[in-house]
Amino acid sequence: MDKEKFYITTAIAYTSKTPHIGNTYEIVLTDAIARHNRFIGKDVYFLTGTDEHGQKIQEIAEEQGITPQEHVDKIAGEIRNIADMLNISYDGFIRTTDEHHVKTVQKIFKKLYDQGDIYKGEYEGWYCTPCESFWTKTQLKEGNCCPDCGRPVQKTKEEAYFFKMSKYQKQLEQYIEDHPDFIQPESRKNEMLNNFIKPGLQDLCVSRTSFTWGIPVDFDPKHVIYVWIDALSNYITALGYSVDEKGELYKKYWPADVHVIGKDILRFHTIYWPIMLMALGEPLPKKIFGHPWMLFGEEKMSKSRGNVIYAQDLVRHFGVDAVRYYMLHEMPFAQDGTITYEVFISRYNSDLANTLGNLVTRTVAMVNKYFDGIVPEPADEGEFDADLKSVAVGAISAIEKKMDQLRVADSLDEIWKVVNRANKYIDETTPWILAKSEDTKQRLGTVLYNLIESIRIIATLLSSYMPETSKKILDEIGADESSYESVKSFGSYKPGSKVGNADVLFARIDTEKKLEELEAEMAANAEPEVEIAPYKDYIEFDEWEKLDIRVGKVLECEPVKKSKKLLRFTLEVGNEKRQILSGISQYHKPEELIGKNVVFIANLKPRKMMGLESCGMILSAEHDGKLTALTTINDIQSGAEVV
RNA sequence: AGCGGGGUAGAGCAGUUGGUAGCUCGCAAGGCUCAUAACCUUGAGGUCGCAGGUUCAAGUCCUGUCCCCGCACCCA
Repeated sequence: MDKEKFYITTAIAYTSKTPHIGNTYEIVLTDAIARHNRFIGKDVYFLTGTDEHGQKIQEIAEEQGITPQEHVDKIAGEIRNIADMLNISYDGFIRTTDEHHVKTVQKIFKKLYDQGDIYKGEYEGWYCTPCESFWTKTQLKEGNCCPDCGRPVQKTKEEAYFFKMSKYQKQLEQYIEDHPDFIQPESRKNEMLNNFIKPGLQDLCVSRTSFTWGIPVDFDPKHVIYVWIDALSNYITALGYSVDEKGELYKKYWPADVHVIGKDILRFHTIYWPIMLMALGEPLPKKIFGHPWMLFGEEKMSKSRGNVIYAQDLVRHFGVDAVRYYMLHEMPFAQDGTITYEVFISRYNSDLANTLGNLVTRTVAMVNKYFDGIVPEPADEGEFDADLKSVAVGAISAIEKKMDQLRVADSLDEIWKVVNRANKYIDETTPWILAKSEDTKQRLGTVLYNLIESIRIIATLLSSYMPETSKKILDEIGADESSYESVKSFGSYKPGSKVGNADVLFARIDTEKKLEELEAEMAANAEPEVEIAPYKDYIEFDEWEKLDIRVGKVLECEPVKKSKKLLRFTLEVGNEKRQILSGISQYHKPEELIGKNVVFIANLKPRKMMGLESCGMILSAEHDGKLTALTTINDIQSGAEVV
């Protein structure tokens, strides 16, 4: 009988810059799931890769004076190195610049166009020829005039391709209802259904003409295929899928069993992707898992704060498997998790050094001490043996249940139950007392055999999560059996094997010392040179004169209800009052602004936000996530012009 | 009344179909010495956000209410 297949993917990583530890979490999580399924006998294909197109990459490359291709080659290389460093067992690594991918995406686009799912339309906008600018309808002045120069605008000349999402809406809704496990975790399902699908899907713009670093539409080359069709298709093009020829891997592995992705791109994977597949007439993936994020303490990671944690640094300090362990064990299933050095070291010391490492060391040390390093034959079962065995043997089925639900952290707990049980067993059986008399030597041998076999089971089970440690332990105890079958029963370890020297597996870390070291390193890595936003192009004096900038006195200021960012201001401007909304509530408390002078653009076209009208724009200075509103040095009559 | 999730020991979290409230770390006491000052046992510590209700019985169901978070509209 053929092995059951299992196709699992991560999202492809965007190659704009080197990923930090949060970005790395996803691939480690996926790796554990992939390895586990391989372990239990499935035929696994694990795909990861890089997303290498887009405007942002084009811009970054330009800034650095290199070609986009050179840039993505470099970053893709880094990403792959990180994956390799972390022992990621991927079977395929796709890059969206791969030739097969590019060609296939073009064919997919063409096919969808030919069958009418993609149509050429107009980007919702109006074009002002003299100004060479696009405007959306809401930006226009009365009578469809350019807000810049006041001249009439033409309905858009910017053409674009659109995907008819609405056509598949009902079908998608039905699919999601019929497959309650399709979107994980559950809460996300409702989010998608209620926020997007049920209110009605908008047609999706799937091409751009504003940049060139992307896959061209082959029958209309000034258009570049915009991110979703390009990026999402990777899951099938990597398997050799094409429109006319599906390929062996594709036939074997599609549909995907799990797409593991960040919660932020759930929408694209649960709506656009299934619809694309429906349009192509291909089956839908079985499960989409939107994992939570890994945050650094309370703070956002930022280069200038010097608190970015990179996987490489963690690995250098703590080792690959400690990093894998932390990510796999400390992240909650559906809520964002955090990583701090304090917690990391604490988990390292208690779980890895004390509980697991020490169990191996002390057991091996006893085999050396009492049996010259040769694991003895077990004899008759004694007290406590049955319980130890049942815990050890029972672990695998518990783990399989948890892993089926993608509960990786819980699976590790199941392994640690065995570790704890084994530690307790030593206390119960007191080998050091048994060693004192020749009469109890046989019992001693049995006890040590049971411990070694328990450790063998533990190490075998660990292989999906901490492959390097798993192998080290198996070597240390001289085990040659580490199969799935062998952990279902007790006794696969062959007596007579030689154990190692009881080397320390995870050396305890001196918390204070290590923290000092890490802090010093972080301080050294903080970038001292200040990076400011690039300057814009020169403008003419008369362009400057078009701006009407004024001083206003804040009479009232309050948060806009339900809004995360907006503050509603009432300004005194001469004898008038004016309402302006400004998205700065993250940075300023309303009460600290009342009575202050602020500077605002008075002739910016009014616009409604969150149901309120905003007549102008309050000026603020912003740098690196910090922001402060502008004010005047001395008091001055409100309404005063800024010149 | 936008949609959804959550508020449980000092911290981080579990709590399935309602029936004595659990886990890990931390803390305290004891045990042990094979081991990485590790390991084992026991203990202290919780009005399960708040207020009502259903029930013989509610963390678990219902209503109201207060916070926190995610998503959406939203930084002009």
